[in-house]
Formats: sequence, structure tokens, C-alpha cells
Amino acid sequence: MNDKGTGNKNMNNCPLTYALNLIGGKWRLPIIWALSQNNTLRYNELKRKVDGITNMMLSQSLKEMENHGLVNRKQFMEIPPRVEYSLTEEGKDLIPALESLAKWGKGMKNKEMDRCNK
Amino acid sequence: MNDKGTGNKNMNNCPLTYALNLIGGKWRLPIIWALSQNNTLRYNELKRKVDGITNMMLSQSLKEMENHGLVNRKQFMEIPPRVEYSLTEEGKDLIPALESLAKWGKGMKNKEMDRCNK
DNA sequence: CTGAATCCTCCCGGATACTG
DNA sequence: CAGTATCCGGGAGGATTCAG
Repeated sequence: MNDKGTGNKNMNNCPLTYALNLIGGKWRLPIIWALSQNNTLRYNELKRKVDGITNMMLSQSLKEMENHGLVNRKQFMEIPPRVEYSLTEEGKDLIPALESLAKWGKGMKNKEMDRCNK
Repeated sequence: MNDKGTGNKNMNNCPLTYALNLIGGKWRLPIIWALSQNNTLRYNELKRKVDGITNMMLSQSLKEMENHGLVNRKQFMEIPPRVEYSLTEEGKDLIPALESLAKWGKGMKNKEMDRCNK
């Protein structure tokens, strides 16, 4: 399996680095975020929510996250094809941690603006 | 300022992405971690704690994090030169969020091993 | 509609050498 | 001791095209 994002050897025992590898990369977080706000989303719905993403990046990211147990993929044998994506329980467990990080990031952003306006 | 790591345009309003930009990259997290376990560290002490990092990466990462208000840099006008690094209050505020993420990552890692051993 | 395959570009991160 | 300067390769990410 590939280690995208923050690949690091010396901290292999660090679960933090492991977590960052799972949600790192340019698109994974936006995808998770979109999925967290909807029970299930079809491929093209997801593509529309994550603005600017290409088919390549979306399908690749989804596949990787599915392999990591973050995302459920449910395929319906129909014509036209229908595939629904959703977060697994593990994926949902991630949300609180992300919100905590987001809260911190918001604070940092404000302080940055303060610095610039001074 | 440069947007290393997970640079993303469409999610600029997302504080989560902002946070990830601050702690992304290959070395920032290991550095933060080392600093979080010591009140202050000198340059070379830090370099020894973060195994494998080069001068270039260490000084660059430190400078960026200092600019972002994560790290304090205290320089003593002495011979030989002495510089001490520490986390700012904002940097310390990050630790709980990271621990939350680490906890999640640990759980994910265990499940991955389960999958492989089956 | 839901992807896969190929090719290509850009820049992060590393090696090495040098400085006050 | 605490960094900087310069050059360079690899890999993540993107555009385009094709397929079931």
C-alpha cells in the first residue's frame, strides 16, 4: 500500500503519523468532510460537493480510503450504474478529532489575521 | 506565505484545512512532538531528537512554524551561539487535538493488522 | 454513470558544501 | 553551535482519453 502525504520512517510507531497518512493528501479531507455531512452520496454527487476534483483523484482517493476502512462502497447492479459512498463507523469516529483540530485551526487563523492587521 | 502539504483552494474557509497546512509536511509533526516533551530545546538537541532530519529541513521547518506562531525562538547573543526553541501557548493548545487524532490512528492501525492477519 | 489508464508537470524534500 | 546556498531526483497530483 502506498504512503501518501506525510510519509515518515522514524515515527512509524507513532499512531499520530499513521493517522496523518490516512487523512493526508490533497483531497481526502474534503471528501471525508462531504461524506460526514450526508449519510450516503453517489459518485457524481460527491464530485459536485468536492469542487475541483477530477475523476482520477476522486476514485483514487475513495479506493484508498475504502482499503483503509474509512469509507464504505456499495455498488448496485443496475443500469445505469449506481454506487453509494458513506463513512464507516471508524470514519465517523474520526470526526470529533477533526473538529478539535478545526477549532484550533480557527483560532490560529484569527491570530494570523491579527498579526497582519497590526 | 507558502502552503505546504495539503494545499487546497476550495476549502480555504475550512479551518481544518488551515490547521493541516500548519502541521503538514514531513517533519513538522515530529518536531512539535519533540518540543512538546521538553520545555525548551537547543537546535542540536532538537536535531538529535528528530532522527534523520537535516539542517536544511530543521531550520526551514522551525522558521515556518515560528512565522505561524507555533514555535518560540529565543536567541542568546553569546559565543558560541545558543538558540532555544519551545512551543508557544498556541502550539501547546494543539497537543490535545493531536492526541485525539493519535488515539484514533492507533485504533485504525489495530484494525488494519486484524485485516492482514485474517 | 462510474470509473481506469497513460502521460506529464511541478515542487517538496534530500545531499552536499559553505559561513558567522 | 546554528544555521544557508545550491543543485537535483522522486513522487504526488493533474489533464486527457478511453471503457463497461
